Amino acid sequence: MTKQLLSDLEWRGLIAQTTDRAALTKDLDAGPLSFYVGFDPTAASLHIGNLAVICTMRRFQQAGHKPIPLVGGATGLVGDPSGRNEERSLNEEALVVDWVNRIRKQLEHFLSFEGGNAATMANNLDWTAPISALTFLRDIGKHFSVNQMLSKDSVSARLDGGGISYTEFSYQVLQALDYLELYKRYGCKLQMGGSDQWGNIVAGLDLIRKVEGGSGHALTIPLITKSDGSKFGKSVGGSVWLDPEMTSPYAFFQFWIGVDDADVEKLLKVFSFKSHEEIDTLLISLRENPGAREAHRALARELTALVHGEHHAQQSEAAAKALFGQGELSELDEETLTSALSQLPRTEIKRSEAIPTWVDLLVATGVVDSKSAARRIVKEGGAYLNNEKISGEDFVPTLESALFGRFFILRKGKRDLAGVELI
RNA sequence: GGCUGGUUGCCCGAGCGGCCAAUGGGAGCGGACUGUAAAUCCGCCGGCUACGCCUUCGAAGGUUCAAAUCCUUCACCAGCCA
Repeated sequence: MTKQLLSDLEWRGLIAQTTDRAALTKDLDAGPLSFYVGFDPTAASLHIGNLAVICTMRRFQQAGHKPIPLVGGATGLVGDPSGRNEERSLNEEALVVDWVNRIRKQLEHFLSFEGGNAATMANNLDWTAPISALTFLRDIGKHFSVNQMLSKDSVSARLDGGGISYTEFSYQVLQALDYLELYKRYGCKLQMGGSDQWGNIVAGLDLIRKVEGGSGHALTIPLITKSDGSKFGKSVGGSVWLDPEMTSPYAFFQFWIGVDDADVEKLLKVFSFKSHEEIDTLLISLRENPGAREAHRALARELTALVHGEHHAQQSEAAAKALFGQGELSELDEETLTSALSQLPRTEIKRSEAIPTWVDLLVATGVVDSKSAARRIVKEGGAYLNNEKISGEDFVPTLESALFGRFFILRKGKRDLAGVELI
């Protein structure tokens, strides 16, 4: 099983660069290998952009290797210049601590912490915080050549452009120190990351060689892009987050359903844990019967289940089926409708008060951010109440039109739904 | 430190005293066609108590009946010279 790991990754298009491939293969074949992947707390949640490397970590664990997910409690305070053309603004320490905890929890969800190849959670603040500035400069800094540091893409891009602070310039040293530390603590011999992490990872390998005379490996996965070349994982409202409070399971599910046909093959290969045969079957279906959208559905179902659990995956799918089905909304039973609505952005209004206009209701659900926008939708013929097109900017739903006497379903355009509940 | 050029709406980028909520492109949104896809075509694209009003053109002041457009100071960026 282990032996096929790299060729599987290759098939999935998940290898951007590696250090000596033969040596890596040999170490992977030799038995459980400790490897690490770092995640800096730059937001309250991980997002879909992190998911590729998370899934890859999972694949390694399933192949018998030992993951060390690392949350960058220290590096998150400093800021990685990689892939950025501007200096980051520093976040409050307390905030970063909070983010570290949240992200750690998210990561735990994807890995197993039991058994022979249990994962080990790490936080680089543990070994970075105690080091004094002098120790750092003498013991670590001495191994780094500024000339080499300057030549890294992450730094040189910034020298040509927006400039770089000493703080961010030092980032690669901190990350290198992490690799060294994990090498010493756990015999960690592989670091993986996005392709923008190559320079930082290699810095770690250099440090391990200089300090310990040891060697390790680097493996980067490509940045996942869409067929039009744009960055994958941004949707209407920005990033697609893994935190259900930030991106609802339904919205998450819908994100995958809405993916371009042209991207489905790549995405299935990168994210799905199905067998090659199953994936091939889905791709054939996509090619021969694209209207059925089987591949999309499988992708959405699998990933929603992976991230939010089976329950939410089913709920989201059921909601989508109910709300997008060709049947009448009024034919849905109350329970189905209630749970479908619970997945949507929604708002409540009091029965005792006058019912607001459709426009005001839509604004209240947060689906649009101004009344002007909502009015425009009506004017342009994209406004629906309970799947019936409405017109007139001052349209007010009647109490009688409420489904089961208590729900309105607002629709904006083809697929943007929101719920209103009368209380 | 000096000189010069720049800072415009989500992004790029015109405008250089009134006709400017500000040309054009991209993104986004709605419609048509499809399949909750893409491409294409059409329309929209600051806000509001909406034939009017309010807030926007780096920041703060000023000139003027009137400024994104002129003047002053400040901040940041780019180029050139020390």
